[in-house]
Amino acid sequence: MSPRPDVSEERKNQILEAAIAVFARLGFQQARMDDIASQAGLSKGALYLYYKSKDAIIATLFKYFFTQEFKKLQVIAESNQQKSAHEQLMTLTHQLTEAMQWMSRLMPIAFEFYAIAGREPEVHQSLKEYFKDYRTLLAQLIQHGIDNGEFRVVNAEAAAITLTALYEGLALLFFVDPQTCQWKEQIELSVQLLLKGLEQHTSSK
Amino acid sequence: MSPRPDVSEERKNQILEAAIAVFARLGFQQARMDDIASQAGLSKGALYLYYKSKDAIIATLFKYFFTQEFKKLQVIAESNQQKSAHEQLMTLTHQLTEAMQWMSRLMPIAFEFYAIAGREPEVHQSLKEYFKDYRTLLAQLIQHGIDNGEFRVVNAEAAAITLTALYEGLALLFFVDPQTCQWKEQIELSVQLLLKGLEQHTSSK
Amino acid sequence: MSPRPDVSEERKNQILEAAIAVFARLGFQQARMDDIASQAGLSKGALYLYYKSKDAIIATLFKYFFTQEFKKLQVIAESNQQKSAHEQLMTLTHQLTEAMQWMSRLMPIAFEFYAIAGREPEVHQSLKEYFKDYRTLLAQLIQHGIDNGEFRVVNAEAAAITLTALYEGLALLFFVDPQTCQWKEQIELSVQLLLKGLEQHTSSK
Amino acid sequence: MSPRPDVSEERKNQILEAAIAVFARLGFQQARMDDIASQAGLSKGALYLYYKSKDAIIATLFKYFFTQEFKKLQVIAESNQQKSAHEQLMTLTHQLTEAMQWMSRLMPIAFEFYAIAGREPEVHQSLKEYFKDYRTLLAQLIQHGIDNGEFRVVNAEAAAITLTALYEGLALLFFVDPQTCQWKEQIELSVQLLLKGLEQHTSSK
DNA sequence: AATGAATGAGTTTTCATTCAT
DNA sequence: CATGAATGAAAACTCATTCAT
Repeated sequence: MSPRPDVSEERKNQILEAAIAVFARLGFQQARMDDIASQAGLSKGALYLYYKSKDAIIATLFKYFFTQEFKKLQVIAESNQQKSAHEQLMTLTHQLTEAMQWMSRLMPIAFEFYAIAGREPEVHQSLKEYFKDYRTLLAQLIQHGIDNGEFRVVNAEAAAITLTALYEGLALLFFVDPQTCQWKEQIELSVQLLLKGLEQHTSSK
Repeated sequence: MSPRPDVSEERKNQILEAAIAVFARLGFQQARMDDIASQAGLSKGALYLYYKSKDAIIATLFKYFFTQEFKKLQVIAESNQQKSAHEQLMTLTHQLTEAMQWMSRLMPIAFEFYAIAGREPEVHQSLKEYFKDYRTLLAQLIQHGIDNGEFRVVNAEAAAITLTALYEGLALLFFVDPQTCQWKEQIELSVQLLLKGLEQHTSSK
Repeated sequence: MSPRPDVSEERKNQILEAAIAVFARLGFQQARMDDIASQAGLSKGALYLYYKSKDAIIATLFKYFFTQEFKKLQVIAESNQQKSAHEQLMTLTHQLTEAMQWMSRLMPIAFEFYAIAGREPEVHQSLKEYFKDYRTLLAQLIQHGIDNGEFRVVNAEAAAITLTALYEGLALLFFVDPQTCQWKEQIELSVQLLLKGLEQHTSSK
Repeated sequence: MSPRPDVSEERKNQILEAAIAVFARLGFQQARMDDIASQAGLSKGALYLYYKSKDAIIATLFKYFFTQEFKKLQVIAESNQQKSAHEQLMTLTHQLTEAMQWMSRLMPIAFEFYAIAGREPEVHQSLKEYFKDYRTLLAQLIQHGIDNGEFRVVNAEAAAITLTALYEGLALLFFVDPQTCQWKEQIELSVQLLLKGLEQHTSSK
């Protein structure tokens, strides 16, 4: 019942959004606290009221980043449980494709996190968990496909790893060269190629 | 047999090797010239005799990095031209797997380059070309498989993109979590899954 | 009456004054930013809040230096317009003599600027303009003397150059050896000698 | 009877000449030992065989510089002892004018020495002596003119100071702006103006 | 005597962080 | 809460000097 609603959460997000914009543009080290402050429309001092340090911003950003990412995936997966595995996976693929343009802006940040993972155990651990969740979710979908006879009997976990890798790799290639081809079609084609490898071919002539 | 052989080339490599070690450990920005110097067993001043700046070291490293990488690939590809497309691609895959442990040490560097590509047009351009060469080489192998009936008639270029993405994605996943599974088997399995999607299934029953 | 008055102008002057003191004592290159900072009673970082670089301080100092110098001259000249040319020039001379002790502290800085003028076109240009203004002002006084019959009909511009040179040369000699003679008398004598050369000698007995 | 004549003196001069060229172009601090070495066509190490340090080169240059300068003056003065004082002084003036173009290249060095004089007692002392010698020589000529009735009875020393100052000032003005006028004529005119102030005007009508 | 590779102390500049207002 | 002036530690880079050859 505070007369002033907590502005703290709002400010924290405001700063985080600013940080994303600045980090994507300049990278973690190159970005100065001044840049983030002015992007957020706040003073430099204000940043320190909400975050202990630049590293704290990066750490928070990291959590926000990969948590958000995975939640989106989860939502998509859960909202399509009645469809066939093939359909579910293709829907997932479509949705990721839709998000790709937007994500590519954030990819430099993701790459920096990957790079940091090599030297920061905490970041490393979190990334591991992120990919594990990702993998588990896909493995469930694939296992569903195996169970209902859509797919051959393969190691669902291994197939999920394959699909995760394909998604990540395609995102990288898209980031590096958005003009090289029609990515919407390319991604769909790539995933279908993989699914073809997964599927039964009893009637494949 | 000159009294003082030119040490310039030697020193440049010595410094580059040191830089690789230090950059992989600390990242580009965190690494100080002093770190590279002491890793190279030289003084800071000596570094500047051979490289104009820290950025010059990074730039040279970049060229060295991706050029070397692609050359290795090319050598492998060329030394197996008599085999079937499937065999050639699997051999390639094996070789990459072998190199993976060693490469993973360099992956933080690669990720930093990817991140930088988002803001440095030159780096961006070079990466584009690197992936293009990669893609072209794989496309040739795949086209070869299509031509001799091993593979279905698909867009070789698109399939090559898929395979490139798979390689890159698997490398990322391996880097983040080398313990998650038997990567040697996993990678082979992933690629075979993809090849299965490519192959003819006339008698697959 | 704002709670925080703008200290920017104040700081800039504070730094400039400190720089003058330090530069006069140590020279431009020998003076470290630390020296200027501690002379100004500020931290090194604070210097960079108000001046982009050491060179920027020097550049500002340069403008300040020669602009101030000329303004003083101008004020003196304008405040004596009713007197005879001889009197005006002698008044000017007196005033410069008064300022000499103070100026000699700054002469090392002036000399460095002269030295720099040989390699920095901008400094060169500004010095040219400074001397031109100086010369023009003196030429007007001299022309006035010619017009009212005090002086012989000579090229006023050339005479002004001569007087400027005499002033500058005397300042140099005073700087190098303040003890060599009674400079107050010497300067007056020198200028009178020159004026004697300018004056009519119709009744010179 | 050494088979190899002492190359030491030659080398020292070689280095000094190179130093003059480089210092004139870049200034004392900006000039690097490498610059002097390559200008001299020697290795950097060789410089240290002949001069203990950069400062030693500057110190030697200083002596060389002002000694040479004064010797020239002396030679000119001595070779004209039969002429009238006016003629002698004008001849001196002509000769200095002839040397001016060449000297202006060295003026940045002179100015740096003047600047240094403010903080280096040794340099200060030497400059004092240089100007004293200069003044004494001119005073003798002027005294000669007074004695033979060419000049009015003035303080010869003071007049010499005036003339020295005029020379120095004109050199400065010429250095800063060689285009401003016909310096050959200007200098002659300036000195004549001064001499006019010195001369008897009994019959000036 | 001569070389030039190597050194490392010293300097400018940057910027995360603090704190008086 | 908010500000932004001030700090000072840290890092890139320079260059006079040394010394093994």
